[in-house]
Amino acid sequence: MLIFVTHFLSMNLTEAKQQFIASWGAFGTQWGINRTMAQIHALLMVSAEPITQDDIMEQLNISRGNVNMNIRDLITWGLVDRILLSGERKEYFSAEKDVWKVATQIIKERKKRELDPMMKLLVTLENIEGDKKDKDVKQFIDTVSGLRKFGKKADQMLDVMIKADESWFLTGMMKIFK
Amino acid sequence: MLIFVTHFLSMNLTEAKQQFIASWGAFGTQWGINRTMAQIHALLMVSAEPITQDDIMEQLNISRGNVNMNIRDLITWGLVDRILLSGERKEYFSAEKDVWKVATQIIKERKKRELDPMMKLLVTLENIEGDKKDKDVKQFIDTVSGLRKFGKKADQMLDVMIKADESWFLTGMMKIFK
DNA sequence: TTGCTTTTTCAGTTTGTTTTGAAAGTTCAA
DNA sequence: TTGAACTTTCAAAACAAACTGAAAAAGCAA
Repeated sequence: MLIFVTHFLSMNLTEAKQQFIASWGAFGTQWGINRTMAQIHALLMVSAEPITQDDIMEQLNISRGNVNMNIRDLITWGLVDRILLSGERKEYFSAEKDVWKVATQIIKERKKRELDPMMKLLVTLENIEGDKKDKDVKQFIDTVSGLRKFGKKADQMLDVMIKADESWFLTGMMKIFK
Repeated sequence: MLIFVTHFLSMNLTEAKQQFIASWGAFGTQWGINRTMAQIHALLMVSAEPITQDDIMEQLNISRGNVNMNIRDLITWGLVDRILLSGERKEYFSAEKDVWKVATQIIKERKKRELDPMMKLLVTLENIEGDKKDKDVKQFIDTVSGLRKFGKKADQMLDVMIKADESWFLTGMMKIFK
């Protein structure tokens, strides 16, 4: 069990940033996201201005190679942008900070990478040969088709979320849950 | 990138079960769930009758200790039940097979273990001391409070899902997304 | 082209997680 | 109680994921 030692007296910015980055990293690992990637993302989310690889190395105490690899991943996830400042040789990085956009981007990617392939598999598994009177065959088909139907609903729901813009979501959908 | 080799000709039950268990295990690891736990869960979901530790050991080719530990975890997640058959010394195990119940159970547990503590942290981090005119302080507070607000909405939504019974969800809520 | 700066790669190492299996513990019928 | 049947524990081993750092590659100005 992970315990975060939180100060109950008000913190200063530096302490708060550290706490946030550490916790976001730990949170990420619980969801199959590597700790460092989540930490870099957290750091960029709370940085007002774009920062360099060296800044990240220094602030998180990690190697250049590590920063480079994880930044590249974050870019393919669509969560971070490379920024070229005119007159500067170095690359700067900046994260999308609108939480709604971050969430839909993550949903979109995970759906594409994981949910879609799993749905394809479930469809093929639903069509096994075998006597549907056999209780084992029946249980298998029932479980798989239950999952497939559930997945389809979830998929539809996520598509709506991805396509919806924030204001629609907040005004239209959230009222339902008040 | 993980590729599942799916047969395009129809499979028999044994092959299909193996494919399902393997894929479910791989899927689980992407979401921070250990492969064996997900595989045991998958096996129990497609088993018509309760099975023993020895059955699981044999079918998944894993050690007794491993089965025991992961079964125990599945029980604390509320996904698997111990079954005592009268006249039998051995313990049998059986999984909830209603997909909706499985999903709400997982949501309930993850919410309790992960979302709730994270929300507490965000609330404390929102109250750092510092000049709110400072752009770094402002960005930090904006990011944290954006996350907190988003988390609160998600939390409310998940609560509704957990409390709703399946028929309500399907008939009432899903119509919205048609 | 050359030399300087910055980025990328990846083999080897470190760190973290999962699994094993044997020993200890528990249960229960006789 | 005893001991056979079964379950649980946990230290050590195996495995997997993440990280480092130095070398190679790429970019760029002169």
